Amino acid sequence: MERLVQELTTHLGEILAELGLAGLPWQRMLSPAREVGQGDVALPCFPFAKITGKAPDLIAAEIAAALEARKSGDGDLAACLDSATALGGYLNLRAATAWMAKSATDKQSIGHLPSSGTKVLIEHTSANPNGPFHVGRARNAIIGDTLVRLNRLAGNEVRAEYYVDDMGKQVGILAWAMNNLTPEKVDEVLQAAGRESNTPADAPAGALADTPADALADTPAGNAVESGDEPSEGGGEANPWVNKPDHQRVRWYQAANILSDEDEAVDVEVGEMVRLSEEGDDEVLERFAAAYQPVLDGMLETLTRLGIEYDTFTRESRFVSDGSVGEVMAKLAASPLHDVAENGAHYLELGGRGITGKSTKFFYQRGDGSSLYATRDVAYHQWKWTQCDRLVNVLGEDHKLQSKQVAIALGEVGQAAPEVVFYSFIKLPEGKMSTRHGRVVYMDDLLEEAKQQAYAVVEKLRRDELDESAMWEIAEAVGRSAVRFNIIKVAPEKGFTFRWEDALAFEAGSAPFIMYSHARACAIGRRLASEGHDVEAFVAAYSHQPADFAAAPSGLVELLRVMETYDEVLAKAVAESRPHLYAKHILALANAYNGFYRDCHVIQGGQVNQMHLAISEAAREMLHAGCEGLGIIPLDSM
RNA sequence: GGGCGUGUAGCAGAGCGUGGAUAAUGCACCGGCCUCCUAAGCCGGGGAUCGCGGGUUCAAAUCCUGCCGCGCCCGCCA
Repeated sequence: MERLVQELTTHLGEILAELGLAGLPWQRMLSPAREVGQGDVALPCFPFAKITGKAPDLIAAEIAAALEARKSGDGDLAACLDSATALGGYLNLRAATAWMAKSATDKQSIGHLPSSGTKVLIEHTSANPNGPFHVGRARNAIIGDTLVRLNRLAGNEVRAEYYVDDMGKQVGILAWAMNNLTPEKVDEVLQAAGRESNTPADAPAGALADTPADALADTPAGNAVESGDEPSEGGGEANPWVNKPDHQRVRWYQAANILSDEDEAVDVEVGEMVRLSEEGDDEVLERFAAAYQPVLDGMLETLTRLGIEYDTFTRESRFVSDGSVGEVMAKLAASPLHDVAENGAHYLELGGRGITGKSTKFFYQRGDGSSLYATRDVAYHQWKWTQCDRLVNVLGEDHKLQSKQVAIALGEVGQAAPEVVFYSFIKLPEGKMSTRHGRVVYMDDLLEEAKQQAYAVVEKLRRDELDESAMWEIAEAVGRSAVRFNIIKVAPEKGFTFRWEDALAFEAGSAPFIMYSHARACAIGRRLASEGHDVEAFVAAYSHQPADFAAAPSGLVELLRVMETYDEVLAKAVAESRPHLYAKHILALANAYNGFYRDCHVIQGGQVNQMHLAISEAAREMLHAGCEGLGIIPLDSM
């Protein structure tokens, strides 16, 4: 309701001054009205009581009366302000329905803000390429991708970036496994560790070379998974993803981890490779790349199914190779915080910079002169700043300290810190998800299960009207949309436990609810078209008549209210990187549309109500944009 | 030991930064609505000591303070 406040600013300022209340920060005191029956914006008048010596309710009444009086002499005010009333010490201001309707139907690009010219770089996901994408990692990707989408809606020039950790221990272990283990050995190790109950025999040596994972091709009814079950138990049962490289290679990774726990020699070998990679050894880095690239490709395939894509991939090793890590270390050595440990390792002493705990030292260079992950991160950030105006990272809560240290180090080399969105982990009832321990719910399984359950619903509802492929298409769209929405709707800092039941919720408060409202809006257009009407022409011909809104039903008023505040919510969600605010608002929009649909029929007795149609179409566009912003697929029919 | 986060109906969860009126919403529960643009919908109902104790204020879920529970972190790992 920022537009309303803007319209009222001058008037309210003058009226308050007349009452002896000049210069007070009343704009900041405005709040949304308690309930729709009372208005849209409220001004609590309690603080004024002390100053004027009058009762709050009396002051509110005086302001209300003054505003009402001004309406007769000011057409603009009369147009936007439906009423100003006093109640219980509050001044309640209600926007005029016709005024909101005009704004809703006049807009050029509904759901999008004008281009800002701001370049935003959002780094998200950046998961180690050591195994299939699981639900725990998904929160990062879904938050990140939603921010990317919202920034685009908000008119920013966005770049989505995936930082590929191509030189650490994780990928080192994978590479070691690929070079030293046979398929038989992997089976043997995993079985011995009780990780797999029987021999999967799913990955013959040849298959590893370069499997064109086509396992994701649409799988019709056949492999339905029973609801309530946990389809992924880490192996054993017939695994539908046997041909997907990330699912194949994670077994090598897991086996190597078990071996390295048992045998120190393995650890030493891996350590040596990791050391060489950190020195920028091309041969080792190539070996690493050969090991992880198929895994990364498999992960990206899963992400694509979720509607998540990246503009650029940047490899960590790049910053070692191009010398920028060396430069960072040299600059940090000049920092007043710099010091050297006994064995020649370099660090910054951050005790005076708000870092507390067992250690306040931030090591950025080992005794042997090599760099650490965080050092490379500093170089990476330095480079990222050359690419954008605004820098956003999405990181797990376990990176908080690290991120703070990097921010301080960046300051020492004269760079600004990035904005970071931290999120809590998605846990399983039995504990934190871990690829290494095979304690995970794979996204591939979740998406498949979501599709199956969505199919069951569509099949029940519409088997008479739709053919198989249409129903499967809807099921796929509903499945991925629901999975995304159920994760994004929760504030990032809240930790939550993964439950199949919640992840697959399809009712009100979920993505299908939003999709359904959109589909209903589309159905109206289809109906009109089938009766020979030209919807666009109708909308274009619509002419706004304030009098038409004199007796607007609540469903219409409520829809217009939600539409009125869309832009401010989008702007806020983007400015503060809080995507769940937007998700909640789109939910409210869908809900409001359903109320409008109930109260305002577009087709009445064979006649088209142009006003209703114009508003319905505007809402449809906004719902469409909302889906776009949330990565929900806006089906025309479901 | 220290730091950060979190605790809101049976469950999930918004609101907390910028203190305001009867604490959203969904699931589950109870009751109603398909001769009318898609009932994955709509309408109505019951259910909350906002973790616990102090404090500030005309006013506290919101701010301060002390406890308690849960999570994450405090590597010359990534």
